[in-house]
Amino acid sequence: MTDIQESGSRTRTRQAIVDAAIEVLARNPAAPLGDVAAAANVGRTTLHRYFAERADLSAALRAEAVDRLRQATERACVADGTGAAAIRRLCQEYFDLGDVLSLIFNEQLLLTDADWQQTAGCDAEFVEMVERGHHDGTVDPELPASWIQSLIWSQLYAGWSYIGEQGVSRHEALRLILRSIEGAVSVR
Amino acid sequence: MTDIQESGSRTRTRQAIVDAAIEVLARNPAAPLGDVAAAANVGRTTLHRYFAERADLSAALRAEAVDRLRQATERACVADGTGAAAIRRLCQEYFDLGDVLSLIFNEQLLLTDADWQQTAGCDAEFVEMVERGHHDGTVDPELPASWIQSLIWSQLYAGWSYIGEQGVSRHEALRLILRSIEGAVSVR
DNA sequence: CCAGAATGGAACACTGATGTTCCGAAAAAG
DNA sequence: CTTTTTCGGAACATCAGTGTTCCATTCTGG
Repeated sequence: MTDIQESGSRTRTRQAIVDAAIEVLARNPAAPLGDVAAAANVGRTTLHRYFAERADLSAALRAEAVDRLRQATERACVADGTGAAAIRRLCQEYFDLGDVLSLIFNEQLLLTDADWQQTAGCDAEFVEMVERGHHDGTVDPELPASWIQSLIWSQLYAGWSYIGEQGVSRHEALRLILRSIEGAVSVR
Repeated sequence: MTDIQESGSRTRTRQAIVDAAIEVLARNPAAPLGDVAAAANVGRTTLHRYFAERADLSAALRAEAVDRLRQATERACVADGTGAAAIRRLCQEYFDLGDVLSLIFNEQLLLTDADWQQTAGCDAEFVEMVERGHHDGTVDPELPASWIQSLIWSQLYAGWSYIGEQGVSRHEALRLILRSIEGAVSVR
């Protein structure tokens, strides 16, 4: 928005707070702001200096999440290759979002339709990607795009939870996710 | 535990509170107890008379969830038929748990290992069911039982969310869930 | 109908999170 | 080194949820 004038110091502090917030609030959405400040190695006063109310921090988090989501979607090049291949790439990119994933999924920051459109990951591109898959025979036509969307999010979330519970490697979790999603969406 | 002596009236009131709590807390785990009391058509004082602290209500909820989970698992007869067929039946039964599903999944009441063993849905029977599927060729041997467990929970949760978001029927959501899970676990 | 059980509302104290103010210390900029 | 910016701690008021007590009312079984 307004990048007009912000000292390097302030920019770094602000980012440190946002990063810490993502980490802390992903694990406990109801965590006190004091915990966030502590995680950012910043006084609670300072946090309030940047984000007067909790809602302001949430807004910043939402913006950050939308931005990272948009970048990940771009990297996936959802317009290329078969539908199934594109879905696979998208999952790989989204997987790397890590904590941001939990934040979005937990709907702590429920993204509005307007937010989603900014990512271009849903509305236009996503639907187009799935329908391409429907036509090229790599995606089960019985499964609507919106359901596949839900599917991907829940599986990614399950994967990260699985890492925490079972102590498996990120790589192994991603392997399971991709294999499961591929099987779920492929034509039988 | 101690069913010893509880007037019919008290039993009904207690159950009404538990039912209301499941409904309210499934949607908002941090909901005030006043909301729960209101949903149960009961004074906040009365609620505290049955469950002195919030933790006491949570404990009752956990017990209720474990019980319903156990019943659903029993109905699924996970020991019968092929592995894939058993998984399908289990999903159908779990799907009907509705709000209880959200409660468990949101880990508001994180079930301990001891709780899980009571349901017999995880440890023994569940693993046995999956491994049977591994051997009879109906379940992908690449997917460990614990992952399939995660898969099922996340998909069921996604299904209920989907109903709320997209306004589809329960029946349609269950269809999508079953189709997706079947594809995800089946051998390629 | 009557006594005991069950309930609901009001009032209260307590707690933890929030948001604000103020001031001195530390850091960065010049 | 001096000025300006940035920061952190302490103190404070506020607020919402919690848990408790007390009492009047309603319900229920006998």
